[in-house]
Amino acid sequence: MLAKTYDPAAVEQRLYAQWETSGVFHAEPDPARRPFIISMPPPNITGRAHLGHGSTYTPMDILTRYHRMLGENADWLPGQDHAAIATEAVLVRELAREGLTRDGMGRDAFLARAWEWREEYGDIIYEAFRRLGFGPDWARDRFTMDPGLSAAVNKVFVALYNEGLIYRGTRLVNWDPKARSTLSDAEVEYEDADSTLWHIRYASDDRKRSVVVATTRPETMLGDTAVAVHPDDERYRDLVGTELVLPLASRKIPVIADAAVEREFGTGAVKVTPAHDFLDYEIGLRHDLPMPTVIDVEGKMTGDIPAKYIGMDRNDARRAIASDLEVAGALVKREPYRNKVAVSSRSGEVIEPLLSLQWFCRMETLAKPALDAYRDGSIRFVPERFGRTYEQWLENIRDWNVSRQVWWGHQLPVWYTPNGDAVVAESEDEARRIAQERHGTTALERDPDTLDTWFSSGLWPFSILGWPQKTRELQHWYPNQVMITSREIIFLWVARMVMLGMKFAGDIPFETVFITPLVFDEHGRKMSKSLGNVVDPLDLIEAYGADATRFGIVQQMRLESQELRFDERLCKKAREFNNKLWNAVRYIASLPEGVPAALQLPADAQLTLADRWILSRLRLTVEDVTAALDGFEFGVAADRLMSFAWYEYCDWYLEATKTPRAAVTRAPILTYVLNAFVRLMHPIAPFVTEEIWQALPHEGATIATATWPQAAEIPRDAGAVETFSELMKKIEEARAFRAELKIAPSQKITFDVPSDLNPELVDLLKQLANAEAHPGAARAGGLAGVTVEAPEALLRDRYEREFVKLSDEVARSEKKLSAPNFADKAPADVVAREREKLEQYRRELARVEEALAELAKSMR
RNA sequence: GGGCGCUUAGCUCAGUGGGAGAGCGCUUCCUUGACACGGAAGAGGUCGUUGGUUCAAUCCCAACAGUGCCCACCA
Repeated sequence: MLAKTYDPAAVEQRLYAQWETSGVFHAEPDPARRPFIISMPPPNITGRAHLGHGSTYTPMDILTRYHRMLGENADWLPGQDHAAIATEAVLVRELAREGLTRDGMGRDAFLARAWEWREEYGDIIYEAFRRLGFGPDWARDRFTMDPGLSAAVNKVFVALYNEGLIYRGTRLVNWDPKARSTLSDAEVEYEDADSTLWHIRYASDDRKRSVVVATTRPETMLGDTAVAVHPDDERYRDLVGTELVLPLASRKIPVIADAAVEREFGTGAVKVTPAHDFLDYEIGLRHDLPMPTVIDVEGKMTGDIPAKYIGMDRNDARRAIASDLEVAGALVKREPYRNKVAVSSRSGEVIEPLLSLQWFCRMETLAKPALDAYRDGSIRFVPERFGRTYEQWLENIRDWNVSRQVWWGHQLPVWYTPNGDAVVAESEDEARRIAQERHGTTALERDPDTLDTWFSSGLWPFSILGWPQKTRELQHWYPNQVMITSREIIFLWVARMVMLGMKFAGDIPFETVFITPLVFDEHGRKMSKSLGNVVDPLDLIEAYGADATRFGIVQQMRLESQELRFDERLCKKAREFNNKLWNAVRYIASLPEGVPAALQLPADAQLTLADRWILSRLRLTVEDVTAALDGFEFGVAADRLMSFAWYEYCDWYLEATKTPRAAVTRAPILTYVLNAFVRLMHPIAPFVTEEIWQALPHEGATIATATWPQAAEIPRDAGAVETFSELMKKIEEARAFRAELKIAPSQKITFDVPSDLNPELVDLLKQLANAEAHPGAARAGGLAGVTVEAPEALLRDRYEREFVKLSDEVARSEKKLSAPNFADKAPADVVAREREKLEQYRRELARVEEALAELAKSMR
């Protein structure tokens, strides 16, 4: 006896365990079969599942399952990212609670602790993935700091260095004073901030001339080495080349001319602090200015500045210096100002531009092939417009700062001799050999820095396949067919995978990049902890089951939309949908003839009108869902699935089988259609479809390896579809009569039907509209002559309203047809269709008139 | 400052150059041989505004107004 309500909690864990132990998620490279490979974007080991994973990872699971059912050699390759700065930040916080510090512990102890942490908490997100029903090839799980992947990192670093593409140099970098590390440009975010624009007067020695500069960061003024104006600015032309005294520091700085200065901004004069501002840095380089550092790695004031400021936090220094300037009479005014502040995407700390000796990767030569691959169509983006984003970024690419001052990560394969000569090698032994050979020493000290976490993830699609070894996996599964990710990491990750993949694995890493929408809450706000609007997928699973959670999320995905406002009501509806499907099985089981033993369509001659209709509709659904999945239209697929199963299969077909005449074919057809349907739905809702599939006759052990339904194998009958549609309209009309005329459901109404009406149609009218047929009132063929009998006064009202409506339609149509130029300029088929419609309205109008006339006669 | 989206029923969203759709919510009716996580019938939109193209615009184009995202060195 099947339970009345489908209970996801009762089946999901059991089915997942079955899949995992039977190995359906696992594949081996097979040159004879068409591969379908997706590399999972590695979630951070600090990660917790959130709805973003729902929208990005569910499509990967759907596509992998779909292509597996298509018979392809499908595999989804999982793995995790060590997430250097993010993980280290979590650890440092945890250690702080124990009164420990990173530096106090020392590198080895800290790293040991980090590995412990990874062992203990690193897989939490995988547990959520299992609950969601995701089926990656767990046996192939990888971690960016696995020995193999780390070896790949070293190999790439050394190769790039030997080619001169990696170099060490002092540059102005994005510094995170909290994480005490550099960040790449892509890891910097800009936040709106309410700041103050301070206007400060810099005067000449004799105080005869002065310039007012505007700044949001007065604390950096101690590092000023010039005042810059635009070369064409008449106001300041005669000042260029003179010197001004830097307030509070009593140091002289030149006035210079540089085209980078905006004349319209502020006073048109800008203080130049080359060591703490990117624009100023470039001006400084052009004019060969000194670049004194006045803020240190902790964000504290430092350097050759008045002693009172040394050691002061940069934020405190801002207030102190502003007030000192005021006392000195140099502060002209302060005004509220709204600007954007650079913030670390890792720690949230305000970025401090800092001059620093770091390692960089030259990007231009790497970017060229990556651009070509996009331009010649080797790599395509879905939706297309994201390709232009990718293109523009690569066209304006800048060198990549790859070194980080955190410990958790891949330590640079760089050693220094006592003289400070750098030795870059894949191993310490190799480094010693080179050092001996080139510098006559083996006393080496390793660079303490680690690599940007995106350096290792940039190698992901080939490092997880065993590169640099020429493994079978690498040969058959590279490039991948699809990469699915969100648009915020097109630069950080996608572009780098393409550049590094083309350089080192010899080919593009994937053919198609599918960009999923960002998830917002139901009011369009970004989900964030501080807003308290974060939705935990596990809570949704708890409430609705994994299938409904997936279905609800995916149903809202539309290709061209870049935003997904999550609406929990869809998950609820999806749960009810699953229950509805479940009850379809119960219906079949409840039939006297029971569930058929095999999947077998009845002979064609036996098929009823309703059978032909539902099979034709199934065929169309197979075509639509297949096309939708091929086109990444997951929302469209979900909509089609739900409307077919609920409205066509359950509400119409299933109800139509409740006549004695249908008894011959109903069980086989119901079963056949439902079996095909759950296969169509399985990629999106794996659990409930498996449960239903197993409850019906089937071949094989699991629906996960069942074949995808083929439209061509399903019978189609256009005539039956047309007749049945007409019947549906008649039935709806009859029901509307009933509701409108307040006829009790138990009370039968009467249809006048042509005496030659197909008896099956008579049955269906009876069953679906609770109506008696009254044959003999022979009118024109088909269903057109079916009319409903009801109390006359009410009928007359109804017909009169119908008359008005139809008259309007006729008038509208006539007007359109007689509009100037319509008949001449509109396409012939459009005109013909309009004429047909008009004829139809006229016929219906005539019928209503006739009915009204008869009513009048009988009421007289 | 550039670039890219979005604006359709109370809510969340589909959709199409030729008579406005779904789900939820709401109203009324119904426990009819699976399902009340159900069935039936309804009410509810001048498709953001203004122009333009067209025989015809919710759909194409332009401007404007909201709104969101990405990029960028406006101190």
